[in-house]
Amino acid sequence: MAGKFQAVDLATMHLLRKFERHIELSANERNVLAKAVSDIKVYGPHSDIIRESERVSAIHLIVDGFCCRYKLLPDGRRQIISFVIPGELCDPGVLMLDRMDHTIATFTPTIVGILPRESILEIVANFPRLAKIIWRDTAVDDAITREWLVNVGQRTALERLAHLLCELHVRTRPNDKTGQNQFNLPVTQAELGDALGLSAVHINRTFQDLRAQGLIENSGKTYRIMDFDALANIAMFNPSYLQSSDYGRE
Amino acid sequence: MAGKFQAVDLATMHLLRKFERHIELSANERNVLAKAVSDIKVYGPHSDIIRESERVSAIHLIVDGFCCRYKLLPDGRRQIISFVIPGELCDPGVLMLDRMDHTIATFTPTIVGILPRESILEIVANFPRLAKIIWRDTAVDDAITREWLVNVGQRTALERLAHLLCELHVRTRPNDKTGQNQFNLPVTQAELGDALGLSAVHINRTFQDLRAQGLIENSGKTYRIMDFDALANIAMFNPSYLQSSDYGRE
DNA sequence: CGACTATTTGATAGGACTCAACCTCCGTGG
DNA sequence: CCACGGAGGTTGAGTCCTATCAAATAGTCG
Repeated sequence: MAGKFQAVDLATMHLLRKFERHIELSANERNVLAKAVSDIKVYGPHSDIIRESERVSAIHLIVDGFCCRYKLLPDGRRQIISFVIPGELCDPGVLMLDRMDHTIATFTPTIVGILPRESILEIVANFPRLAKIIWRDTAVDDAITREWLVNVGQRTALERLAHLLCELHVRTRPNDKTGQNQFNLPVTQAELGDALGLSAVHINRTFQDLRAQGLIENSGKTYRIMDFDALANIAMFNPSYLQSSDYGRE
Repeated sequence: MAGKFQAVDLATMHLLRKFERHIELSANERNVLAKAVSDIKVYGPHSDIIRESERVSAIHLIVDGFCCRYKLLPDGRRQIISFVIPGELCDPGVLMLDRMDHTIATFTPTIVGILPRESILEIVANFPRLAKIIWRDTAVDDAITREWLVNVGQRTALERLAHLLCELHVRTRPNDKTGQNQFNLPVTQAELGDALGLSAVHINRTFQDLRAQGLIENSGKTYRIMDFDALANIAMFNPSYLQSSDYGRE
């Protein structure tokens, strides 16, 4: 199972990197973090990682793949709460709750690192500096949720889609090796509709609008931002909620 | 300033009670919490307590009054993120952020307890049990935000308003001395529109619909739920996200 | 290539918005 | 104590944005 060990290491690397963006880790801290990833799991496309109402026994770190969090209504309507990209913890916010209030699911085949809840709680209890960073992580997550609420509650379809693209651009840019302002969004238009509170058909027409204005281009699921400033202007996009080191000080 | 000292005590009492809902406090813990409320402030109606982009220098505990958190778009559109009722911390989630990503404001004249950020951070660093409860508090807050996102993104106007009323009913019920399933919502219809992503006019018509169905009654800002089950049914209201001891185990 | 899924297009319908007026309630001040 | 003014609630009419339905086209994978 050499492959598995490698993936655990990869998860650990992501994890350490996440913390090292904020502080210099002590040997002790590195040690305890390195032991936090108990396992990895591999999921197929469009599968649930953990479901609403399930007990929270572990936190998940996305090593590779594209995921989301969503809630369902009894009649099948679905609201996607956030997209989760590699290197991110997908559910730090439920660490302190006993049961999931939403579901985490994959879009693409996904590798996740499993961080048992007890391990994390132990770290939180004994390593205040690490606790603070995890907590901060959840705070950023929640700021994003708030911005999504504004998005869905106040913005028009065009503004909403523009805003989402701006957000994804900023969040994925650190990984963008091409320097072409492009990123992968392996999600159908219907799924984007679930994220933005719009129908699939309307997502389609809104994309056409954005393309016609020369703001974006896409081939398949790869989207390229042609004019970020104009897009951000339409979206009234203010990146400060992302607390991204690209924009804010730090 | 006897009045002020009393209010500080009142704030402290709310604070202690909040923690005692979860654990038995040690003398030491009680002590440190009792010192956390450094001051109280009184705000008039419709005034901002702390604004978006301001430094987070303190956390606010609502002692008396009715408040909300909101975000503005540059063109004036507003999305209310949550309502805050007495006994609640209004911004635990930003504790770990340097700057506010939203504004906290009053509807009614309001008394708030000021908890300096450094005091809280010190408590968080040195009293893991207390840290956990604060953290859990933020987690519940965020679960509510997620449900609001579902509300605005997926539900119709009627469902949205019904859902909000269900939520407020459950959250205020512990304070409802009348046993009449009623609560105060000192907010205009336009403001409800800002919370639900609807126009004031449409809120008005939706209220008429709910009243015509015999689901609610109101005189002024006092709303009374006449048929909670039917209301919850329309709203597809599942209270588990509130983690309320009235519903969940605990 | 064939079956399925996703995107696109067209036509129609409907929920919610806007605008504008009117009514009601209340606090203020003459 | 009543007149006034302003804010909030209510109503009506017309419009627009977005949803729905249905069908055609394009893409993808075995």
